[in-house]
Order: sequence, then C-alpha cells, then structure tokens
Amino acid sequence: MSITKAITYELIHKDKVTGARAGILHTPHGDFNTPMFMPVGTQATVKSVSPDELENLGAGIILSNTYHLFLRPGADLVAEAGGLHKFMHWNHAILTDSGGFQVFSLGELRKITEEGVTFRSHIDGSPKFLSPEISIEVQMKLGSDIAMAFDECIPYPADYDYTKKSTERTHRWAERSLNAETRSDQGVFGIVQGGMFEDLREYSAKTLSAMDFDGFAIGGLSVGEPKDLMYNMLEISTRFLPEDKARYLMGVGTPDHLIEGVARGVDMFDCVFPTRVARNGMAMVNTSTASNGRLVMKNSCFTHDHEVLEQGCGCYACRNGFTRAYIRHLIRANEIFGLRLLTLHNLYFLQNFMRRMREAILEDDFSTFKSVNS
RNA sequence: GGCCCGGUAGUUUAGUUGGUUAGAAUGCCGCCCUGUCACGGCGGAGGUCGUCGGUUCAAGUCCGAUCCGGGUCG
Repeated sequence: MSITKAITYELIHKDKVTGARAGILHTPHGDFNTPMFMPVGTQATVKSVSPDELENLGAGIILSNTYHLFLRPGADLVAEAGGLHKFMHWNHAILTDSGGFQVFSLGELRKITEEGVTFRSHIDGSPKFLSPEISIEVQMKLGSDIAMAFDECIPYPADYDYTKKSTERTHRWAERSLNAETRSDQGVFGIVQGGMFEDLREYSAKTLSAMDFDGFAIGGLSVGEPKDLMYNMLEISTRFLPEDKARYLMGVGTPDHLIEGVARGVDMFDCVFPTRVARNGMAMVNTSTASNGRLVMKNSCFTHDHEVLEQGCGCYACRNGFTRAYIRHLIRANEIFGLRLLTLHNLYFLQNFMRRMREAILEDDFSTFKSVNS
C-alpha cells in the first residue's frame, strides 16, 4: 500500500550526454515542468509584481520566507487569513524557506545551540528563537506546499572541524524537522550541507537521502566561493541523491549557474538576483544581445536607444515596445514603473530560459544549449 | 546715492579664535548585487572659494577696492 505524497517528482527524460533532467513536479497546487526557476516573494509578495502578472510570465511556483513572515505579520495572522495562498492571492505552488539562511545572514546577531538559534529581529531588535520544530510549525501555519527543513548555512570559508559539526547538527535538525511535520498536504525537503569538503558533501547527501524527505535541496553554495569549487561541490551533492525525487539548488539564479546546475541534475532553483537586480536598474538578456548577458540601464549609452530591451522577447515590456531609453529614464527618475518593467522582463527571461533548457534536454541536445549560452 | 546681508563643485550648502590635500548632500559617470534590501553598496570625475590688490610664515576666513544678487532708508 502506498501513502499519497503531497509532493512527487516525475522524471520525464534525462539528457544522454550531460545528465540534465526534464521532469514534472506534482504539488497540491498544480504540476510544474522542471527544470524550473522560482521567483522570490520574501514577504508574501514578489516585489512589485501582481499574482496575475506572475502567472502570465509563466511562473508556477514561488518562494516565500519563514523568517520574514514569522517576524511580520506572524504565522498566526496568515493562518487566520486562511493560509499564505489565500492571504497573497496566489493559487499556484509556494515553497517556504525555513529561515536557516536568513538567520545565518544576521551574522553576529545570532547564537546557535543544539536546540536552535536565538537571534535579534532585524526589524525591532527584539530577541527571537527559531528551531526545527518552530520553523516547521510556522511553515505549516503558512500552509506552503513545500516546507524546507531548518538548517545552518555554513559560511565560506569555514574549517573542516566546524563544517563537520555543523553538518551533523543540520542532519539532526533535518530529522527533527521531518518529525515535526504533520500536514498531509505539504511536503518537506531536506537540505544538503557539507561546506566545501567533498567527503562531507557526500556524507550529507547520503545521510539525508536515507530520510523520508519529499525532495532535496543543496544548500551552502554560492556563498562567495570560486565557481569551480561550487560546481565541484554541487556535482558531489547531487551524485548521491535519489533519482526519483526533486533536487533544488538554493539561492542560485544567474544564467551560467543555472546551466551548470541543470547539467548536474538539478531541477529547481530560486534567487533574488533577477528581481533585486531589476530594482537596481539591470536587465538580463541573452549573450547574443550583450556578451555578458546584462544591460545596465543607468548607463548613458542607452540615452537615445529606442529599441526594446531584447528583440523577440515576449515579456510585457518588450512585447509592448517599451524602449531602453524610456526605461533608462524611469530608472533614473526613480519611477516605480521602471523597476516593474525590468522585474517583469527579468522574470520572464528566466522562465523562458528554463523552458528552453527543458526543450533542449528533451531533444538530447542540452550540451549545445550549454555551449551556446555560456 | 547711504547702510545692511549674501556670492565656496551643475545645484543646495559646511567651513571654529586665520593653520595638513576646502568637507557634505544631491546630480553626473562607471562597477556591483546569487535561499535578507524598491527608493541599495562601492568607486570616479567635478572647486582659479565673484574679481583685483593688501596684511601675514600662512587667507575661503582679516583689510581695501570693485562686480553681481537681495533687502532697507532717503
């Protein structure tokens, strides 16, 4: 007899050359093609974008943050509103990060013990406490489709001894996170750590694989380490994860990293990059449009540029003919619409980028896509 | 015409009893943003301190003249 799982991964095709995977992630709020990119909606909103705009640009699942919602407005209020989906009017899937990374980002403001993490709120400085049990409880109240286990994101660089101890603690926290979960309509993903050490990455992936998670994330990467080191750690992390469950590389969202991640069998990504960078005036484009894949709209070379961001792009901004000169003007003048146009463009760009990768995988031609877009 | 106030980066300005390389904000130019940030981070260019002369070891600062702007009295 099989228990119905809230979250399942269906492998459709594996690229014959690279091992890149095309699949479908089944959730209580719909089925979504992988590889996929999840826009970040930290505080129950993808900054400056409405739910129907998100839907229109092809996003199927978004990420929201336990840490932020825990501090404000509080999980009880969201539960009172009927859960996060209802609260923010988003009918598709939601993955909630556990707060591990945010707490790690607080630096000196936090203290880690076996029980959990005490820290000070970045909002009002008040003392707070998060543990695996509390994080999962909050995520259950939020009602996300996928909850993340509470982990410690190890800073870079970190020595072997600390990395080993931290990783082992993350494993114990993973077990506790799993035990705290009671909702049948919610899945839980474990998070592989292991810092920058091959044996610890392998150890972490194997240890977590033995637990009954619905999917696995690779954490602790893209924290300042060199690219090659990151790719190596990623490779080892995914190698020991089960084929029949989704793999999620946390916090990655530049095109080069997405390609390298997919090439190593990753199915899901999230990143503030496209949205944050949009708010600071940058458009993401194909390398055929700009060799580094970026247009810094504040640059004076766009003053008289009356072309769209990228020819042939189907995003709201390009489809409707908003020009580079216009967007540059809006950004410089600090007009909200400027950052909205760039946000819509960047999110569309990445959705389309993932879609194209998936097509390439299905045609066993991912290595061509990789070489053309790197 | 007399008297008073004020002229310092494009703009708004700080500058002590004269004392290192005249600061800042904003704007301008560029770089950056990877599980926290809309109004963010870093760097750069930009000044003959209205002009001329004087005092002094040393003047944005003190003195004189002059130009410009504003105020006020006749």
